[in-house]
Amino acid sequence: MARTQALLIQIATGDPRPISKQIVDGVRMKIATGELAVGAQLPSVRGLAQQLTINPNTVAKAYAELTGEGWLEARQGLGLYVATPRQRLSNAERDRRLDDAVQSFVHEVAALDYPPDRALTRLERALRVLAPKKTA
Amino acid sequence: MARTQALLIQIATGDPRPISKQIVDGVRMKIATGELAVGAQLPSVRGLAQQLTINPNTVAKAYAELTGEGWLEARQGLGLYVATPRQRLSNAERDRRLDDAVQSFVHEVAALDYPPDRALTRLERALRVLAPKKTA
DNA sequence: CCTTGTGTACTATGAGTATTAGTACAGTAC
DNA sequence: GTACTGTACTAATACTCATAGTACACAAGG
Repeated sequence: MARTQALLIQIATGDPRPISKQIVDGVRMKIATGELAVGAQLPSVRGLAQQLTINPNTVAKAYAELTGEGWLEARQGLGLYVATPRQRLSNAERDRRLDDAVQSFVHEVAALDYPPDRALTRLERALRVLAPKKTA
Repeated sequence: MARTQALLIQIATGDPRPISKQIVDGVRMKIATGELAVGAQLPSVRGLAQQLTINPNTVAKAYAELTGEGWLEARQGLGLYVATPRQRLSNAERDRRLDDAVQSFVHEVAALDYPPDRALTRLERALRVLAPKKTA
């Protein structure tokens, strides 16, 4: 009966990412993997802030970003819900941003002098969590 | 006879990365791909700064990082040279940092709602530039 | 109507980082 | 000496991130 489905994100103080980005990434991953179903309600801004002992503004900022990207939908006075999927970006923009991510990853592999084939294998394994859409 | 081999890096003002990191990434990639051979001399701190119209301190910071990571070697009063390869990090640390990079990439693929198999293909292609060590 | 809980929108402040600017010093080569 | 190298400081500016506090509009339940 828990409206907001028990709990959600974990924030790591050692994580170099900003807190708001950790929330954005965390929620987005839970949606992408199906852990958060379409229509599910999210913890309230103030509730999640209290739970993580961070500032409500930080949560609001993360939620605003997710809403802007189309992952969440706000119902005024009620709360935030996982939105129905839709095309969010142009194909050109998606390709450009993926290319940035690819470059960034290659840079890191080069920096670590890591064997490229092993890096690819590990990445392939990690990407599998994004697949289960087709199992439904 | 150009001691510092014509030229090097390009800085993009639109790039979200700090300038110093752009230099670090750029030089490291040129070493990893073999474009900069072991023993090659790099542009001087002041020279590269003038060429890129940035502050010498920024170049020095980037060079210091590359030296600390073992990519470059400084000879006082002479200049900076590409160092002979050596093991720089512990395997545990390398694995940990690669895992961070993998996670970051997966997050971005999820954020873009990009087909994972296509993302993997593009990455595989981009990683090939790191291979040519074995062709020598 | 009133109270509570929701998202949202501001301003202000402190901490940290990136960059620029300027100066200075030690080593090398001619 | 002069002119290059790398390196090491301090100071000031600009920007981001997070916190703090306040306020407003909407929804639900008395």
